[in-house]
Amino acid sequence: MSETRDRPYHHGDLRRALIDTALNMLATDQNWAFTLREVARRTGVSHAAPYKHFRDRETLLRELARIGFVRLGKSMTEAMSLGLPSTRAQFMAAAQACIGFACQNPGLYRLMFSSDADKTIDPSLHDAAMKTFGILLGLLERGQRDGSFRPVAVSALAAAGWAQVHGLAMLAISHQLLEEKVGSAPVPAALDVLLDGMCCTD
Amino acid sequence: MSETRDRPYHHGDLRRALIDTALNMLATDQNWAFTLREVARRTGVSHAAPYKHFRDRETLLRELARIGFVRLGKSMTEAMSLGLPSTRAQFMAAAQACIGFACQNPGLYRLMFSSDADKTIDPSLHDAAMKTFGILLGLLERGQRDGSFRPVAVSALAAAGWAQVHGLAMLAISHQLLEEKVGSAPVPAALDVLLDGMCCTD
DNA sequence: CCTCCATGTTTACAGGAGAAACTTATGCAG
DNA sequence: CTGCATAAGTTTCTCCTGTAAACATGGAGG
Repeated sequence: MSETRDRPYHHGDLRRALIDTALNMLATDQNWAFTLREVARRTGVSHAAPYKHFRDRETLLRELARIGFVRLGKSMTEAMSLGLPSTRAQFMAAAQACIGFACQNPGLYRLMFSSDADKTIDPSLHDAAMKTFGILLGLLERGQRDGSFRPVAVSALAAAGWAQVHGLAMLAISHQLLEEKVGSAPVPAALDVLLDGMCCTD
Repeated sequence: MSETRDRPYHHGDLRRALIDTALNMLATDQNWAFTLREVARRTGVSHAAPYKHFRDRETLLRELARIGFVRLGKSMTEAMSLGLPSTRAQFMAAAQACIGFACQNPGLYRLMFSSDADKTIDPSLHDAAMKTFGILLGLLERGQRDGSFRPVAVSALAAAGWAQVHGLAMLAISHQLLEEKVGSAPVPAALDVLLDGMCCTD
C-alpha cells in the first residue's frame, strides 16, 4: 500500500492533532456523543495512541474545555474592543459574543459547563474559567467607575450578568428560545431588561 | 437460595420501580454516569427487563426529564402560593424554588436541559416543559396587570427571567458560584438586580 | 383446564474505556 | 558511525454498556 508512507510512524504532533479533531467534532456534532476511539480514528491513529498524550478520556475533555474558555474570552474581548460608545453597549456586545460562541460551538460550550469538565481537579482549567469570568468582572467595575452601572455590590452585578448570559446561551443551544415562548429576538430583549436593572440611566 | 421467592417472577410495576430507582440515582450521583444496566441491577431485575417498558435508554431518560419538569412546576407553584404580598416577592420565591430544586437534584436538572432529553421527538416532554414555562409566564402577566412589572413585551420579561433563573441554577450545580467571584449570597443578589430591571418601582 | 401473551430471563454481539505487552524510530553517549 | 534508552505508536486483552433475539413463566380469558 502506498498509504504506509503517507504518514511517518511518529506523527510529529499527535497531541495537537487529536485536540483539533476533537474540537472540529464538537463544533459539528449536535449529538455530543464524544468517543475517544472515534477521535483517534478520525485522526488516523490507533485507538490506544491518545493514551500516550492524555491520561484518560476526561483529561482530554478538560483540555478541550480549557481551550474553550480561552477562545470564549478572546471572542468577548474582541467584541468589547470595537470602540462602542457606552459601557452598556459593550456589555451587550460581549454578551452577544458569548451567546454566539455557544451557538457556533454547542458541543464545546456544553462541555465547558458539564460535570465532565471538573474544575476542582484541574487548576489550569479553573484558571482559564476564572480569567474569562474576570473579563466580565472588569467590564462591570469599569462601568461602575464611569457611572454607567449602579453602585451596588459588584458581585451582585457579576452574578446577575453571568447567569443571564449563560442562561441565554444554554437555552439557545437547547433550542428552547422558541418564538412562541419568548418572541422573535429574545436575546437582546432579555439583555435589555437586565441592563435596565444594572444601569443608572432610567 | 431463599431469594428465589423474595419477589415474584412478574414484578407488578416494574416500570414505576425503574423510574424510582433512576430518580434516586439522579438525585444522589453528582457524577451523572447513567447506565441502564445499573438501574436494572439496583431494581433487582435482569439487564434486559427495562426494554419491555422503554424502547431504549433515551426513552427512559426523556420520561425522567418529563417527571422532572412536572416536579419543578409543582415546586414553583407551591412557592408562589405562600401568600407572599408582592408579585415581586412571588417571583423571587419561585426562582429560588427552581434553583433549590436544581441543587437538590443536580443530575435530574442537568438531564432536563441536556441533549439527551430531546423535546423535538417527544410531545409529552415538550408539553411538560412548556407547561412549567407557562407558570413563569402567568406570573409575569399577572405582575404586569397589577402594575408590578414594566409594560414592555412580556416575551422580553419571560426570556430574561427564565434565562436568569436557569443560568443561576446551572452555575450553582456546576459549583461556579464561588464566593470569591460573586459574593456570599449570589442568588438573591442577582435576582434583585434583574427585578430592578423588571419592576416599575424604582 | 388449557392456551395466549405480557413480562420476565438468558444468551449473543458490537462498540467503548483503558491496561499491558510489543514495535518502531529517534536522539544522544561513546 | 554504532548502539541503546526512550518516546510514541500498535496489538491484544478484559470489562462494561446498549440492544436484539430466543426462551421461560405465570396470570387472565375462553
